[in-house]
Amino acid sequence: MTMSMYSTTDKMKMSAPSCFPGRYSPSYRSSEQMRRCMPNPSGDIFAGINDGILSRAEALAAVDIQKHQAQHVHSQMPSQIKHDVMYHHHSMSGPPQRPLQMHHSMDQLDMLDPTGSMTTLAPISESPLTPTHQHLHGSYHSMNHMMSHHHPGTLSGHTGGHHGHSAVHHPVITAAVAAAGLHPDTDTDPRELEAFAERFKQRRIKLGVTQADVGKALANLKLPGVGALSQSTICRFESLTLSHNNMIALKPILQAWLEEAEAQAKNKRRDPDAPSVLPAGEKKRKRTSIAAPEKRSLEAYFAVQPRPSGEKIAAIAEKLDLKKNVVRVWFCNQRQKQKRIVSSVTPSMTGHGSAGFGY
DNA sequence: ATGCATGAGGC
DNA sequence: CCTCATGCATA
Repeated sequence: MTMSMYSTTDKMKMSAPSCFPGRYSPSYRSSEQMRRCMPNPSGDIFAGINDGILSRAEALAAVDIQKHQAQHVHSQMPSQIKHDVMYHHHSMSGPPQRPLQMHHSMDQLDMLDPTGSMTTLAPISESPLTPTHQHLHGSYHSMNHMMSHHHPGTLSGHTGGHHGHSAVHHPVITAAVAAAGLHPDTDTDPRELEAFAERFKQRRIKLGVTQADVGKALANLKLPGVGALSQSTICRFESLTLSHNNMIALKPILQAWLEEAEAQAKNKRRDPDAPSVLPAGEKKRKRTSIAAPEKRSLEAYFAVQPRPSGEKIAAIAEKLDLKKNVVRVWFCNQRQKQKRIVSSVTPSMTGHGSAGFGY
């Protein structure tokens, strides 16, 4: 319990093991700064009461912050203190832009191709390795809301400026958008994404291909800027545990693969598989494990202030006896989690059906 | 399936 | 130091 031995955390990662410096599409992010720059009328009330709240939060965490906690201690519960941007469970919406705009110079050298053959979209189960991983970084930009103040440097006018808040597919808005000449683009429709993810998984399974296989096969598609993806990503795509933008960016790629794979399957073309060359010998990364009690505390802190300052993070880290970096990353991941397409709003719709997404 | 981590890109 | 897309390691 409570052992967080980590190893690579320090910084001994010098030669990016899993990414190619070359191909990277610009990430058009839009403005996270808006959140931070939010003119909090209350300034930084946390600065003052933070300690008290945090302590209390932690105290509560020790007891049971999972539920009825708000009334327990009669204190100022986070429930209503969320002056800060607080997460827009559904306030953000589909930025009506296109997902992939990564046109690089395909410096394709060869990108492996273990099987030696061409598009290996056929079921090639196994082959636990990491041949060539690269990223494709589609286009992402957080679509915030409000503030006419958009970022300067990041170009890509997709941010649309205002409008963006949920509802690209809202009946009325959809009509308005259409009239405006813009199209809701079926690809950005949450329902469509959900439906596709479901279809994708089903057909993938029918083809007898694993998530890992799909990821690796993507590299064989040789689409510009598209390389292999991990099992994790494929899994997350299928389960919708990705951000809306990420889903949109990945959809066309996976769709392309699916079509190719089915086409090949149709031809019954089964070619003598090939030996999977295991590069082998890579260094292992050790994963820190945050114990339950510490995790509970972190959650309590997070409920009060999802974006603690560096100093606060340091304080929390010390209090919980965790590395500062571990705590920082935990918060980052936690924030990212809330933005996942599925895990927000209602857990009942995470499955499929009709949808009512809420992001 | 998911927790913790890395790194590019950006202020 | 953040956000985001992604991945390794692991439960």
